[in-house]
Amino acid sequence: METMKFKEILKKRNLKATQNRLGLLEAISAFKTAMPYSELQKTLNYMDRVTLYRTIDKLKEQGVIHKAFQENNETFYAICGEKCSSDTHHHDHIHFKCIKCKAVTCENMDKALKISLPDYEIHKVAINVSGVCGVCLV
Amino acid sequence: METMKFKEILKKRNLKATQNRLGLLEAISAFKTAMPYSELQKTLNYMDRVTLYRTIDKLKEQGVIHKAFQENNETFYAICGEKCSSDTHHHDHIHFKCIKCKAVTCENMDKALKISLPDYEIHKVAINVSGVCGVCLV
DNA sequence: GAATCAAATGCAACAATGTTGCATTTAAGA
DNA sequence: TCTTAAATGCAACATTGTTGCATTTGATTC
Repeated sequence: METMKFKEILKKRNLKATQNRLGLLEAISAFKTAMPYSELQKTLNYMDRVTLYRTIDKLKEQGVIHKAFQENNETFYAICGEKCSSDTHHHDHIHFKCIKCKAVTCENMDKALKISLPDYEIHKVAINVSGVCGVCLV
Repeated sequence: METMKFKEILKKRNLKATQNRLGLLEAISAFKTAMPYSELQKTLNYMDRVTLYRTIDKLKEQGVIHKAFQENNETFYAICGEKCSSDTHHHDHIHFKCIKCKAVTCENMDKALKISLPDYEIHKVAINVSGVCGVCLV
């Protein structure tokens, strides 16, 4: 329970600390890795479908959470500054999705890894890797 | 017009060379870069919505086209072996999307670029870069 | 070229997902 | 406790994707 921390974050962004918003933040937090929308819906089934959409939009808009990842038609959300230390979202990092446990984790991009495309002005880089994670490999 | 080429490809996969399928392949081909679903729908508005879905599914299933890229809730399709030489789709390459002209192009991954994540068994790598392409930079 | 037949198509109906307007409720400050 | 704007829930709608079924069409055989 990091309720207090979340209340502070919301206050800092001039957002009311409602049950729904705290619930959403705690759900993502408890999920450990980036949380797919469908999971959010399951976990937060006490709140209206519309409210969930609007809550996500608002928190995203205010930089409290962000779209971490997208696969097929499923969007994964994460709390800003927790999994992906930055709230500008222009960070370059690698998302790893385990095909066994489905967990999505963020790994820092190796310093050695530099993308160079001549003739292109690069703004954003998204690297999504899938495979089997350390835990599931055993 | 590469109708003949497409007819052959379809025959090789035991798929009937129907107007709809040829139309779809020619549309993607004419689009030059990976074509978003919404564009396909606009271009092929003479065919039923359902048929478009089923045509895409079928051609994808048979390895004639493939999902090249996904952004927000838009899927981009490309013809196999044209933009992305392979029909196994396990190739590692970089998708570059220009924020100005919206074109999506595939670049070969630099040999120097090797992703190494200790403790992970890597199956697939998807690298999506956005920025401004050479044409739009001028 | 006509006959045949499975595959492909179009339509209708449905399901799932996302959006908008508005009346009611609630959190935060006075 | 009171006040007020923000947040919520509900209903209605819009969009997107799916399924069943009758009809059409392309490839093959004669």
